[in-house]
Amino acid sequence: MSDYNEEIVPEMCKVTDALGILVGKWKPVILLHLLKNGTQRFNELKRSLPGITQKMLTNQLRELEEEDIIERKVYAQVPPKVEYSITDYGTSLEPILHAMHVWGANHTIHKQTKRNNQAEAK
Amino acid sequence: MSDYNEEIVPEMCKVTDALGILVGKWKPVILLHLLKNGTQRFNELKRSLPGITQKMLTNQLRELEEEDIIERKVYAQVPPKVEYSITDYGTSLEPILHAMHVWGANHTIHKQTKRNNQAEAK
DNA sequence: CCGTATCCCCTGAGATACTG
DNA sequence: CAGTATCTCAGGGGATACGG
Repeated sequence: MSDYNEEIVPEMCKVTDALGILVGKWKPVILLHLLKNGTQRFNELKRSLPGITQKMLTNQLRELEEEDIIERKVYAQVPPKVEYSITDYGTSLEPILHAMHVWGANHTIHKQTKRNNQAEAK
Repeated sequence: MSDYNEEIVPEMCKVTDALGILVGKWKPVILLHLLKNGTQRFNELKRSLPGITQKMLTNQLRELEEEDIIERKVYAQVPPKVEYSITDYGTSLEPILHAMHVWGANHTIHKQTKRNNQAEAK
């Protein structure tokens, strides 16, 4: 691995920074959904994410917007219409999300076989 | 992006799973340090991570061990000697950590220039 | 040297109700 | 439709002290 010089403390660690942006119960799921389906309205998202509350959805969207990962577009009309989409900048996260998806899927299998081995060991 | 089928809820999302393993205040920093410097003793780690408490260090190490990311080797001797190292399996995380490091470093710059632009806008 | 055991605090997140 | 406003609770993480 190249040079991770003196990032020996969380406050200096760029990995921790990147992580911070993805962390949040619904953030990965929201990002994957927007990447896959493109622009979505607020209620469209809400319906696609069973179990999320309005508060949480607003909250997670705001935090992602704050980091310029997603864009919020408000149409001045009644009834209100608000659209959310991934920014160009936000798409730079896609390779990372993809890698984590693959790794996570594999890890699920890893843990499963581990449990099986432990079970047959007795 | 390929197929992220019905992972429309956090409990099914593999990205969330992968994230869960990296999340923890000192985990990224510990992993980077072990990847860079190889096997380390407990106190060696503690000294390298200014500000971490014994409790936290033990805690984070245990959680990583639980996922087979790191290995804990206890030598039966007094005074005690315990060594920690990344497992082969654990090194599969390195590309992800590297990608996050690069992305995070760039994001720091992104936010900085953003602030500068906002400042000169007035 | 390498840890546990406590106590305490703060924030992320759920439930619920209200509004332009 | 697309949000705020409260209230509440669990658990991640700090400080500190003790133990094999």
